[in-house]
Amino acid sequence: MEKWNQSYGFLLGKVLQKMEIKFAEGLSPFEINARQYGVLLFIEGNPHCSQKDISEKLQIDRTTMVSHIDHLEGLGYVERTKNPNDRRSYNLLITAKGKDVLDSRWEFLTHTEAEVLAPLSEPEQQLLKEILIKVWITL
Amino acid sequence: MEKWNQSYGFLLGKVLQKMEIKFAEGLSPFEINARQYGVLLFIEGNPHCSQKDISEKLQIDRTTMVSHIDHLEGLGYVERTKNPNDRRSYNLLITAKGKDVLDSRWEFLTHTEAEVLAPLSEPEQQLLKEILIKVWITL
DNA sequence: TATTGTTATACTCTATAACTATA
DNA sequence: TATAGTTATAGAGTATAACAATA
Repeated sequence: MEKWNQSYGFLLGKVLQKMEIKFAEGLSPFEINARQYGVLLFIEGNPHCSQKDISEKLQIDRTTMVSHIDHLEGLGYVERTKNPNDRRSYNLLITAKGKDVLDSRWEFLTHTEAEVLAPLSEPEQQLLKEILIKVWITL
Repeated sequence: MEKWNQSYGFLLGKVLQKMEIKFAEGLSPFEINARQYGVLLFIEGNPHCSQKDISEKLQIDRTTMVSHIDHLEGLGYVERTKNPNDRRSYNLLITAKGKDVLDSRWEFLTHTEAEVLAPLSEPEQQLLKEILIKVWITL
């Protein structure tokens, strides 16, 4: 093992790169990328949220959020309605069609992650997730 | 804990994002990014390598490698000399100046990684590295 | 005045295809 | 005919600044 492949940054990047290539393959029939899938997942879990909410929680720039939501709305996966209590913002809701995409791809995505993490034992995979969550929470 | 922040892909991405922002800050005075630092590190550990060698091992496209090496050569961090045994390829070598940059930033980078991984105990950090290496090796 | 969302724009990073020079 | 490197170009993805509507 050499110095150049010992850094956490390098290792995280390569594992992620591998996952994202596979993610992209499975998501392309639905015309969304991994980030947009994440946004859809967030909206499902947080109905009536605003673009700002997603932007903050997922740490995605708000101008980038506009194009993500434009895209998801254009595909009929998400619905924008004005928030009556604050007409500057939207109430975002996932549509039935969007929910279908979410559900049909969930198994694929977890399977893809499992595939990339296959060199690890079950306890190791669980440990990795716990460790990553611990870091993410305090980010 | 909700569904949207439970995926390995999401978690890996966020941890990496945090690291890369800090990396970029520390490397910008030397006019290189994290990937170029990685290339420099590889050349130090593999003197007389070719652009193809780096391209394969670091899984970076060969056309992208051209601009990385152009950049590093322009800054005087790397030297291109023709390989006498195969004049299609180069012998790449790190310069004294390049070595200085590598050494002066090494502490910073490991410190940055430690900072992001601070929520983890020492054994957990070590475990994370072992787990990531295990996945990377079989990639 | 501050905030949500939008637009126009530019920048970074990377990939594709066609080229050259060597093998 | 294949390979290492190069160039021109185009495509993602993202960020900055200025703006409209609303608070």
